[in-house]
Amino acid sequence: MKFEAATIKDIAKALGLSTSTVSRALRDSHEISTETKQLVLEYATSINYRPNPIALSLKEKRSRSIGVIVAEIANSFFSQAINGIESVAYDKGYNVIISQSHESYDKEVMTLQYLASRSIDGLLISVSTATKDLEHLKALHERGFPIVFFDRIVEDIHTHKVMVDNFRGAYDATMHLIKQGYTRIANITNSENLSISRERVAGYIEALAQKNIKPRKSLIKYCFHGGMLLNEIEEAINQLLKVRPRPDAIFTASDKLTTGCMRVLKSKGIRIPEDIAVVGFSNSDIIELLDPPLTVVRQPAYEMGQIAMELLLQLIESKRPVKDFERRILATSLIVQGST
Amino acid sequence: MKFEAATIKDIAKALGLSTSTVSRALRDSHEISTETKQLVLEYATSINYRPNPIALSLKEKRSRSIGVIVAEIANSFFSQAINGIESVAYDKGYNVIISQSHESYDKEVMTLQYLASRSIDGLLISVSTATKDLEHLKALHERGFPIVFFDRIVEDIHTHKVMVDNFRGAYDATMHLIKQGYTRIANITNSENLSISRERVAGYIEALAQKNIKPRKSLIKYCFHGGMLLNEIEEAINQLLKVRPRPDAIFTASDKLTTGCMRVLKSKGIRIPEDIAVVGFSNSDIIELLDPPLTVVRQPAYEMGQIAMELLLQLIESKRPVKDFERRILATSLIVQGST
DNA sequence: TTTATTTACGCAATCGTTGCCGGGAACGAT
DNA sequence: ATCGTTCCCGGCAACGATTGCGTAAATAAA
Repeated sequence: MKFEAATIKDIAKALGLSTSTVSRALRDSHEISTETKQLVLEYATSINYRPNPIALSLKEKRSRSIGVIVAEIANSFFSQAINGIESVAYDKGYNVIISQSHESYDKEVMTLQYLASRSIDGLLISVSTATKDLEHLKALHERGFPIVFFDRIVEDIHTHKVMVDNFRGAYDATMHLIKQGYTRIANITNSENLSISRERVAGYIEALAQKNIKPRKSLIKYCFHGGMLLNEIEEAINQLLKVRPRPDAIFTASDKLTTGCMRVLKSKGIRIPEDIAVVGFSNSDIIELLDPPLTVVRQPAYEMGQIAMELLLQLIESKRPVKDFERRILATSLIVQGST
Repeated sequence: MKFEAATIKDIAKALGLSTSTVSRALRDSHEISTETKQLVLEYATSINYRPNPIALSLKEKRSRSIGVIVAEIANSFFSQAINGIESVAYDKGYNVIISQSHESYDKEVMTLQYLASRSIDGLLISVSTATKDLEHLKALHERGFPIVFFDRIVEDIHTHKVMVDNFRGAYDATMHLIKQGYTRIANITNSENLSISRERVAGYIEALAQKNIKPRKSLIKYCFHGGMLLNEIEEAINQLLKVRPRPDAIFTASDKLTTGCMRVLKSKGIRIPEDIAVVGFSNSDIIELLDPPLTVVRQPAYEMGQIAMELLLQLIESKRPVKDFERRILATSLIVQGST
């Protein structure tokens, strides 16, 4: 089953003109007489002619589409960020191709190869928790391929980056817990590969330090798969529950970890916040419907997406290689509810 | 800033061969000697040659990418369906371009035009609640463009369709409420434009009828924007609360309406299920974390996506126009929890 | 030795579009 | 009458890859 669209040749043949004349008429060139222009334009609209973008891409060496790689779209933070990306992209006539790494390094590499094989003009990526080796990204970047990182950035690669103040977000969350009277505060975070994990841990430690609470290694749990596997979180919590004195609060450093943590605590019959308080990074829009309503650190995901897309367009449309790279840092907001 | 990839010409020039020889060598043609093949293959891998998909698309008149239009990706049902779509598409070497209608008819039409002109090989669509006029889809369909509908299908257009047994899902949910002792059961559903709305209302009415409960028009509320506007839901609930005797349960017929309804009830201080029970369609993966844990009708979203994609591939890859169209109907499952 | 066949490759067209060059016709200026 | 312009338009090449056809050289068959 095929679908044949009208081409410039069809118009030329029907009107007894050459393709170049038709092309110029459609682009309103001054070299074409008003009558011919009108003739061509009328016929074109009558057969609903649309230029073939593939032919244009081949000629102009750009596809007007960009690739986005995130961990998964079934995640409030990422789907909101994608909305921001899309809003800018469509404004500028760009197409967005979304791919998911599902927090797998192999999948990230494969999907990147696929995207980069030439059909996209640039890439927006938030790397997977499992990503430690950066060769797949470095290789592309060194060949001049436009890349912008958002949220889970890569420090080693020199390009535009958009993120939140992770240190501050974690600091605020932890400080909030301390001020509520909690002192034995655990931290469940993503893989140590991610700079955002390290920054969030640093913010957590700084808050403790300021209140003269000694951070304990046994209270910091890294999840290599970012909570894609629920038993990873369960294992972390089991270990935390064995620590004496038992932690009285948990700070979770991502959307997936936050809900995963709640799920595990609930299945164990541990009450929030009576037994253990919870505060976490989350962009879910139904946190106030949870039991209990969750105190969360929220990221401006939509704005991050918009900014990342704008920066990528700067790279793509710049005539000369860009040397000055931006590092945009947005603020998080702490939304206090019943879980603390 | 540009990014130049190696072409078949570069290989030909470097090796002193013609482009046709290189092309054939890469495709392992029998017309090329073993030595030449090896030479070409080695050099190609050494410079990391990848065929330009755009040039291929132009020649083969197909882009190996398909379009998906859903209301919004920040919705559990749709993001799960997209995962299913992707899993099949990826397997078959197809690219997926996702667009959102945000439940707006105009946006749906625009994005459809855009996709169609971007030379996609086929379309998967779950129409917006606001879609009543179908000309944009009919026009494409009549020109032989492959389209498969999923979830929110369109009865008037004759092609493959994938959906759940909406009647049964609604019937089960309503019957569950009745068996729990509720008798004044309201129904909040999507726009009447959608066949799934009508089917779900019919299932709701049938359950009532079987238990000799007379359905009341005042208890059925249609939301034209599908709950994209919270005040649409609020207005519906306000009206329901004025009905005497006051309804003691609400059956909500979509993900967005379900969480929206809970949000409104909560803001009004109405307790669930003591004041009003709630059961709704939802594919959220955190329903058991809600307050109260929600009784829901769940759709096999991932499978729906997979099947829809498979059917679309059938259409795309069929040599002759397809006449026999399938109508796949999957089962829903009722997950009973504390909200009823 | 001559003819037929195979081997191994190049040429050119093709997909849809645009840019560059060239050229005929009409016109005014000399 | 000749030259120079301007106006309008057509032809050709190119983007990257594939493919039918042609063909020179090598080999086999006569």
